Amino acid sequence: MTISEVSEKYEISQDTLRYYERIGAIPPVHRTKGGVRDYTEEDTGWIELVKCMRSAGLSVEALVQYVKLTQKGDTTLLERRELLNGQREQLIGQLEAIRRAKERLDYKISRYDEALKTGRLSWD
Amino acid sequence: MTISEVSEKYEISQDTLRYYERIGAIPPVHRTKGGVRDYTEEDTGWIELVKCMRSAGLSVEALVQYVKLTQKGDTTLLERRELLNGQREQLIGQLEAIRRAKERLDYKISRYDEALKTGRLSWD
DNA sequence: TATTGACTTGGAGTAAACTCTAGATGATAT
DNA sequence: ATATCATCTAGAGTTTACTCCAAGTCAATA
Repeated sequence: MTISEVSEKYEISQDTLRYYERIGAIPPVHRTKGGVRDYTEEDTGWIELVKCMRSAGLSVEALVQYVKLTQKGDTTLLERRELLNGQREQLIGQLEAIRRAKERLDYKISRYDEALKTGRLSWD
Repeated sequence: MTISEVSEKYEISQDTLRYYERIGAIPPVHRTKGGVRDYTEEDTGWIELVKCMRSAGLSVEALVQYVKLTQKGDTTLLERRELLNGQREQLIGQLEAIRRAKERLDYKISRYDEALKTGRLSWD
């Protein structure tokens, strides 16, 4: 798969795909003899993982660390799990923060609805 | 309330508090004759709102827009509700993204647990 | 074979959200 | 009154995560 195909499929710019590889957020991508990227299924698997994690707000730095550990081999299993666990905790915190904010927005919106419906602003 | 007290109470640096005010993410804070900030309850209410929304990932730009509208008066009620609604939608999307990522982390972690327990790496 | 067009790298540029610095001014304790 | 400490402003610097650019290389096509 060429970089333009991967870019299209995952809706990630070619620049960003190269960037992720350059900094090590994904392992080195397979190349043709000519040096052109030719993404394997494993490569795109990593892309998809990064996309998923980034969309949730994991730092690219955390992904770089994770990739580094996987490259290092089977001696890093525990360390990898700890890393993932840490990120998981963060996500749980983030879920809570978002729930709280949404709760508050819901309330505020309901008050605006009220005010817009009645024409009166019974405000805080 | 002085800026150092507010900073302590809400765990937001003094620099950030001034920054929020400077760019308009909160309305102008009450001052003493000397020009020193003396936060009222209303002021800290805004601080708390910003803290809540920022922790959920709302952009400061969105908060600036909201404050601008509230300053403009009662003619902006509808616009304000639309703004809040848009941010609410974003949060809902973010919740979903995080749930997906957490799901995936949960699975990965369970596999690491397995591998660490059995000593074998039954990998993908 | 010549010419497009896609792809390459290294490095510079950008946007968002702070964070820090310097020099001035305000408040407070001796 | 003076020294010390907090706070002030304007503006520069930092970090993160891209995004863009230039100049060169590879690949398919006329």
